[in-house]
Amino acid sequence: MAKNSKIFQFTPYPVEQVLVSIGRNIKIARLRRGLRLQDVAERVGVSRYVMSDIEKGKPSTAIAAYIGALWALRLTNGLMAIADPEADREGIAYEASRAPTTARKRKAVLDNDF
Amino acid sequence: MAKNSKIFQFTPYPVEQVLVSIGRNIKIARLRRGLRLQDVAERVGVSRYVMSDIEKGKPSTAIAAYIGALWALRLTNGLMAIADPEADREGIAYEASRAPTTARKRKAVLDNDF
DNA sequence: TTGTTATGTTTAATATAATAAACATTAAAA
DNA sequence: TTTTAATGTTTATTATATTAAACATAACAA
Repeated sequence: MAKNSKIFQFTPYPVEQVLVSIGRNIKIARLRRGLRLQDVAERVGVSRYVMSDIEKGKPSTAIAAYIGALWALRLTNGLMAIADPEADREGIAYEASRAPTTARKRKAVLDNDF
Repeated sequence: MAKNSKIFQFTPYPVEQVLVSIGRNIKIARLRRGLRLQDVAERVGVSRYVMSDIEKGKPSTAIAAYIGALWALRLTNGLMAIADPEADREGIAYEASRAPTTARKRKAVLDNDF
């Protein structure tokens, strides 16, 4: 993090839910394997404090620490499928014309109802 | 990030692969929807620079920014299943005795062959 | 092509993520 | 219960993530 980023001050609830879920699951996986925070931390390459943050779902922690924890616990199954373009029905639908490498401002294809 | 964390200086290749994959997919999804970096950035609550970092798979960027981007693009499907304890075959197997809330040092259930 | 806009790059400022040490608390094991 | 180790907490330090402005470059649209 750094500076006043809206995402940290007002983390969208769905985002928070995902983070807490991942953290909780990582903790379960660690304990099942009989590993200490320190043990996983060393394998990931962070301090035990960061591992603790991860298990709490801290939003401002670097993504590499999260993915590293999953990797250290051999829980990377499915990660390569995140946001898979082939499964992005909505994106494919909107692709109507073409997919340029730069986005020209159009009539906004997404709604603002979050 | 902050300070010299091993994970940032020597990001494990599998971790890097996952990050690059997620970033690439997010970019594809954004362009398909005809959105600018700025557009998604505003919805997520970060600057356009962070959105650019995400699409490059930058390891030290906060996880909330990544998940926020997926959320802004409606690509959160499957995120709640990450590290799902019920699908953790290895963890279930090692659970032999019980799952304590603190880990006592045992004979290390995981190998060190990374 | 030409005009326009998205994205890249550089520089500077600043809030804070990550580390470490020391001690407190908590929970597992004997 | 008692002992011992894992985890929590506090404080301080420091590297850097993020922001912002200004300008450069690149790519789309007409």
